[in-house]
Amino acid sequence: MGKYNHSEIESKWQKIWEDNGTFKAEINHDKPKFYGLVEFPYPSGAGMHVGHIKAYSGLEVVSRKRRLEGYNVLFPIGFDAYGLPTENTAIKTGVHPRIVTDNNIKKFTSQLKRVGFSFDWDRVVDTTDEGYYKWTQWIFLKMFENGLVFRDKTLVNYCPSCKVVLSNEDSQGGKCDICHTDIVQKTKEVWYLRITEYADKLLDGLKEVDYLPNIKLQQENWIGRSTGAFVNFKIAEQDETLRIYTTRPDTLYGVTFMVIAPEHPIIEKYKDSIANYADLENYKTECAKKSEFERTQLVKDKTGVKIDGLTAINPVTGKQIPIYISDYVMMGYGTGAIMAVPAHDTRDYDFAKKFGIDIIEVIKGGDISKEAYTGDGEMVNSDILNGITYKKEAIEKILKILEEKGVGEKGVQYKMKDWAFNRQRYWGEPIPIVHCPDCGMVAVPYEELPLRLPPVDNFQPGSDGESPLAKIDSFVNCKCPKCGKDAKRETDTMPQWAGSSWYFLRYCDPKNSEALASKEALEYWMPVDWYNGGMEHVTRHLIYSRFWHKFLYDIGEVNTPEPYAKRTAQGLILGPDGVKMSKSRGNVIDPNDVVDEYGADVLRVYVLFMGDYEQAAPWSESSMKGCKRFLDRLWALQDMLVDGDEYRPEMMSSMHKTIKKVSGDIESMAFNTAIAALMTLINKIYEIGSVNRAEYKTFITLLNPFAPHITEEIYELCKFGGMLNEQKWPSYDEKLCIDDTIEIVVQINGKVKSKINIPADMEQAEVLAVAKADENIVKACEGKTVVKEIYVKGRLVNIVVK
RNA sequence: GCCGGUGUGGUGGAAUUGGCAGACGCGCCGGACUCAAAAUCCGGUGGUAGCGAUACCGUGCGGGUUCGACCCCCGCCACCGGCACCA
Repeated sequence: MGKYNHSEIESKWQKIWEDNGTFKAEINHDKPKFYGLVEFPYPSGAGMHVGHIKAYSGLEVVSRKRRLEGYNVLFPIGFDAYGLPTENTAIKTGVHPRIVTDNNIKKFTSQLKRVGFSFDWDRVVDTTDEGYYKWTQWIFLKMFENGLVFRDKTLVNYCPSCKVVLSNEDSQGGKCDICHTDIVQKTKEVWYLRITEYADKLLDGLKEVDYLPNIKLQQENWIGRSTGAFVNFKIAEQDETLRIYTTRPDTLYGVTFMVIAPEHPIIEKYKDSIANYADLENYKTECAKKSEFERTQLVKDKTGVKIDGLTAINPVTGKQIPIYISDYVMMGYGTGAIMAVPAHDTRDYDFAKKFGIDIIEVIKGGDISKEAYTGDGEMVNSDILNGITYKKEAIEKILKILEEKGVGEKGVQYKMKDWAFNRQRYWGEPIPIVHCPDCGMVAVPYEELPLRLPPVDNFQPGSDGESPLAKIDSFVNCKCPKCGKDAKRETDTMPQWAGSSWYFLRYCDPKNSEALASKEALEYWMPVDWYNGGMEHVTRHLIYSRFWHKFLYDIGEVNTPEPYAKRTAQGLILGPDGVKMSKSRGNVIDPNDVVDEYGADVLRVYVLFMGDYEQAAPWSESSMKGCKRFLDRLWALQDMLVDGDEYRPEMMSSMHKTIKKVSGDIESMAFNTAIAALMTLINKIYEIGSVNRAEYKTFITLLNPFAPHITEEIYELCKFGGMLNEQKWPSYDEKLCIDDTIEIVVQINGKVKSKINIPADMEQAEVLAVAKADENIVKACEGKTVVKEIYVKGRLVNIVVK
């Protein structure tokens, strides 16, 4: 036996796989298909991270197992290459983002190939490739056509000195972070995708898919559906109603005031009848200066101003109540106005206390002189609702009354907001819209796609906060596709999340120039059977891509309502110091170094063995050496090999048990225990001192998905015939997993006192007899009476004595 | 504040979901091989007491249910993640 030389063996097999096209996926209706998807990387300049290796190794093992099980497997990879880090590198180094991206992709590709992942390299997609982003733009236009794209004016922070739009973080304290000039509020038009229209579909679709429970929960919370009621309050002084949203219409009799957002349009509308309009304006300006952070930190100290000139009328009591403006009510949720029930809402309570407003109890159970009571209880002070104790009943009853009176109805609200979709940056997909002075927003005709990102020398953002594209006259100036007059192109680009919202569809047919993918390919491969990725994408990419997919389903472009049948997530790899790996901390492990020193197989086995796949675990080089030792021991088995094409009796149950354990554990992503089972098996072989050919072949087949290079090499050296990746996944027989004799634990009062060996098929009465005859048990029972005897088949006997 | 997760030896983590707590790996201790070291192989390894068979203690803390609890129930604590004045 030669020495195990990992670098030689690994490059040898990687070349063979590449030359043979081993992992190329082709449509084949004779085989069941399996589409395994991992999140394609953002090709950063830093290169790959061991975290990438762990993220891909999970489904890599599943995919290789599926092939051995006879599936036709699609396991693709690509690059999500548009984005800010690349653009910033370009600005800093003066190298064009196209070149930066190409270099980074090259680097990532070589790193991925060195690990021996079984990706189909013929299907690589690059979101910045014009053959790809043509279809990203195409989908955008389809959405535009279907009314899911709109523009809206919103208030943004703007520095008049720097002439730049600032984020809240850049404008703390109401001053520009750079020049300390006072920030002004400026209205700017922004592109939106109407994702809220799909809120219910995104929510309902979760019932059909197999996602980890916490992933579903996070998405549900993010969408944040709440049911309640809209209620219209008449304004006493005007022919006007103020509409509010509430989840607690049952507390309507406890309403003592109303609050509207500082930006609520009713103020502007009646400014001539509002005596303290100037005060309200001042308050609004103050609020606009506050950062998000301040707005959420000052929760307890409520602020606000009473509107002098507008009074509301409670629709059920007819009582007149004051209206306040306060920043604890947001314009972006509900109607931007609330009915305040201080007795039963903590925020309203704080506000009422501060402003000396009446607090009326309508639900018994708390002490409203001390705090708001938000629990359930008997209704009081509520006219016809009095005496009701079930919230649901009270809500139904009041809703009926509101509907009869025509002053309110059932309603639904979502926390999720529409998707602000444009960025003032260069390195992204150009938004294919033309602004025509006569026709307004006009779509670029489909046949003109892709709308190419023009090559530029200067991709620095403009000083006025405009996209660098705005400076390129040849790009900006165009003819209106509708009327032919002079028009201007939109110069903003799409956000990073656009390209990744449909890449899994492109993998099905990556080179198609007629469609985003052919119907045939989509019908064969979709949906993705198993998608694995990071938790950080659950409420971003995972929601966005489900939204795009559901839209494409609605317009008949794809055949499944959900893109992913199953979704799992891997845990982080922490640095050796137990903290998240980061460049600044200097605890990053480079996979290249590990491959050089230990080999790809060791790296692959280790990232899956280091702990629970879904949990974060710290890197440990010495622990990785254990995996190296394991593979060395496997290699050394070649010297212990004996003939035999059936498992030997002494190995029989171990073999079958291990096949069962490894097969099941891979399916539940319990890779660590699957590897542990193989380690246990090798320990057993060392104990016996030999392994026969049948046993060895099964062993390397089970390990093949984890350590494909060394197992292929052993397979070849042992002349088993053909290649390992073409063999069948081993099967097991449940009956043979059981040993002839089994060890039973004998307990007295739940404490282990002895162990007995019995034939596996022994009857209960006999087992109990044997157990009671055991000398330790006889001794322990002396002078006591047996109260109860319990036998758990194949496990234990418990004798209860007094 | 709300939602979710985690808590087990010196250490990373197991435990077929109510049935031998600590699989497997690391580390450590001892032995073999070696002039020696490394590598490898064999054995040991939760704590306390005991030469020992063995006994007692032990899964963040305090209760409970059960013949039996890391697992289920009630009440706490700590750490991690997400959302956060969402009406």
